[in-house]
Amino acid sequence: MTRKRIQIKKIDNISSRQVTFSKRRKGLFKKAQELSTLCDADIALIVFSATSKLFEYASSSMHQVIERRDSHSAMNRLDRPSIELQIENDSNEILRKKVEDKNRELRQMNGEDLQGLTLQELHKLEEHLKRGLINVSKVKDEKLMQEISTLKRKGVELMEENQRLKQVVPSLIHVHRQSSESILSNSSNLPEDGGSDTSLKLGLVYCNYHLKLMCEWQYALYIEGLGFNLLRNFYEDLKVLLSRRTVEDFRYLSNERKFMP
Amino acid sequence: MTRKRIQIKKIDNISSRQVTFSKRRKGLFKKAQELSTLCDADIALIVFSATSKLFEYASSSMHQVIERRDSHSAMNRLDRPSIELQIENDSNEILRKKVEDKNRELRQMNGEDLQGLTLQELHKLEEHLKRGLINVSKVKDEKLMQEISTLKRKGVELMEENQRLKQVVPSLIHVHRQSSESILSNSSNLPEDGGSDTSLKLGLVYCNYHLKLMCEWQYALYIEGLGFNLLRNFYEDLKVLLSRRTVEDFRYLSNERKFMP
DNA sequence: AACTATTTATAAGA
DNA sequence: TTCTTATAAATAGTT
Repeated sequence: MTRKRIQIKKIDNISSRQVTFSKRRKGLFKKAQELSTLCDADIALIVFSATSKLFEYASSSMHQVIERRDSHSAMNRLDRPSIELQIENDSNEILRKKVEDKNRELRQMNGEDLQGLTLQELHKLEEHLKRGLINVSKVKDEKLMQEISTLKRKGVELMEENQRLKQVVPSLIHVHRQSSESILSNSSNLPEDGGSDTSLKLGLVYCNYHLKLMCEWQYALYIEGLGFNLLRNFYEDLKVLLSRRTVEDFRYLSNERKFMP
Repeated sequence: MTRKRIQIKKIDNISSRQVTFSKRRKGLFKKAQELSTLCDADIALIVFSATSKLFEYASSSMHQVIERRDSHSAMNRLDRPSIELQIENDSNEILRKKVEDKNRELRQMNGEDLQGLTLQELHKLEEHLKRGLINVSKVKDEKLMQEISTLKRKGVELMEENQRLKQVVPSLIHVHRQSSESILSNSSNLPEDGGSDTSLKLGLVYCNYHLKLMCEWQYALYIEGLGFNLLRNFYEDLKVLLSRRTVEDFRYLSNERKFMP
């Protein structure tokens, strides 16, 4: 389909036929795979080249798709398997039916494939979904609160550590000065380490200040019973902030400050 | 492959998934047919939609291609005789796993078995459920409105019939009087039948009056955009009312009136 | 195998 | 479902 339009008839030239076979086969298999993925289809594709070489693709398993096709017509009479049967009979066919049933159920919970349902069934499904949603939301929010608690605790710990560090800053500055002096007489790189340690403290103070503000804000939001959406946004911010709180990032923050005028 | 590049992953939206399935399936089958013609290949293509609808193409015959494939792998089996069997046995295992997966998914949509999930997964599940709930509610409410329309139409029809019946009441009363007179000279039970016919008319009038009121009320609710819960309650009432509107129940209603002081 | 001019397929919208 | 259209993808012929 390019450079020139071609007729769809057997390609005479053998080598170009082989090349085309190779190219188009690849394309066909790709398309089959895409269709299967995009639309949740179960696909089997068997290709024999003119030289009887076999190529095949199956989205699940070749055997399964072929079986499924075989039984597609003859399989209308299968009753709903009772519990006893389910236990004793685990034939492939029944398992496959089960998968199909579950899939339909999942689709229906997704709001698809509902045309066959009665009003009552729809109502039941709706209630089912509501219950599920409530349960999931509950667990999610519990987890959310738990994570927030953890973050708050971490914040407090960091602030405490910060306090402790602050108290040793004077002695560090002292060391720093000593090192600065020694650089004049020596080629040691200690002064630089000392310097970033100091500004690391400054970075911590800076960061902790914001963290404290955010904790307070978050707490206020929580107390006032505002919606979780707002809280969630805050939580994301807080997480980003805390995720930066590795030693490297503190150094980075410190360096930022260092290079500021 | 147009307007916009798409990700090759399951399409969320149901209807666009169906449309895409339809289009791409057509494309895939065309490509398969072209490859077969151009390169003299023997091709079989089996496609099951998500809803288990079967589509297939075979350049020669499906059976032949499958047989050919079977014998092809049988030849390879000479080298490794157990592979084919292994695959078949595994397929049971795979199916069992699939069922288990689907079951877990269903339980999780029910709000159970959530402890292993991350916050993000929970959030995704929550959104999924919300979407499902919205879809199901939509379909259910459509069905609800449809049923209400049907009921309204039936109500109108009944009222019209009632009008017609009303117009023949005078002559019926006439017949009734004639029968009443004949009972004095005869042991016929015609008078009782005539009597309940008359009060049947009265029952109809009574019933239709309420029906009309309810129809108006319901319409007002709908117009004012009030919640469906209210409408649903009304609807249940209306259904109960109409379900009684068999000839027997009219007689019952009529008799009730008869025995009232 | 790569390239690329074209043809085809198709996503989105009606 | 089918049509249209802008654009992405596939690929025929060439190197």
